[in-house]
Amino acid sequence: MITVKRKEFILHRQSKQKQTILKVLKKTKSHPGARWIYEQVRQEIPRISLGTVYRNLKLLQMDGKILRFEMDMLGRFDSNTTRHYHIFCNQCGVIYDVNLSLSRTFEDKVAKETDFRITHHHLEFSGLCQNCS
Amino acid sequence: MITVKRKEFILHRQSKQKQTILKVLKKTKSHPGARWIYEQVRQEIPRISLGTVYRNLKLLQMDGKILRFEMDMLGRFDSNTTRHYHIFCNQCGVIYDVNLSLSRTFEDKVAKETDFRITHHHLEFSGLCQNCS
DNA sequence: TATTAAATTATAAATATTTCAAATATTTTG
DNA sequence: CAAAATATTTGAAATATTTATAATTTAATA
Repeated sequence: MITVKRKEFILHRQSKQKQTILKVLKKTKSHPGARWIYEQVRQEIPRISLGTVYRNLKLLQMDGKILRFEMDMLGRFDSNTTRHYHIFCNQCGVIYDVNLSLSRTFEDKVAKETDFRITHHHLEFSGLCQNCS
Repeated sequence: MITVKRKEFILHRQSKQKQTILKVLKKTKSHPGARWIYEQVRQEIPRISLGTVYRNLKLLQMDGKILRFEMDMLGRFDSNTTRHYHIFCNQCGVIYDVNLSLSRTFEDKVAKETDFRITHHHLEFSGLCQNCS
């Protein structure tokens, strides 16, 4: 009898790099991109590479520790993983959180229309902020 | 007296490249990325450059002739500019349209909460399609 | 604690997308 | 229709992001 050992799941390990990236992201509300995060982390870990930042951001996202979204043609990250959305000012580029969430009814309607088992959704608004309008 | 002629707006011209890009996009419902569009257009205009495809996709988007969104880490385009959303299957990667739209009331609530003059919003769902679940 | 398997790292190469500059094409105007 | 103004093209360089690989580090366990 042959027994095959299977990897059931991938273990995500801790690393100084990953921890620092998450720490940096938790200190800001500016929804920064990878480059900005890289510059910050580099002050603590000067030899870190940009690729490591990208990879860890993806891992953190897979673990549900951060959110990723794209706005103004730039991938952005958010350590706030509570249910919320984003709004972008087309003039000055500021991004704010929107603390409202889609009704369960709406997601159910979409599930029914599409025959999907829905696990996530993202919602983004854009327009002009008060200062710019 | 000095008279200064100002450019009031930027005129977006017609070009064979732009027209062909739009034509190609109108023939598909697959929400393709720039590369795929480039390959298709190249069959008609072999010397077109990828940069031209990207620039024209942006111009078409600015003119409201197409929509752009990102899914599965790839910028995607859609010639269907009627109000609709998208849903993505995490297993097989298929993307479908969602023909429902957010209530006006919800957008008003967001406008009130954020003090924005809202002009656009994007909504994306993800999960498992019927085949994959 | 030492061994070992597997995940993470840095570096570099590959892919995706934007930007720049000189040549070309389109539109407007005289 | 010719000249002037300006948008678009191609090609190349710059930036953003992902992927591949060999060396290193972490976590499990003997």
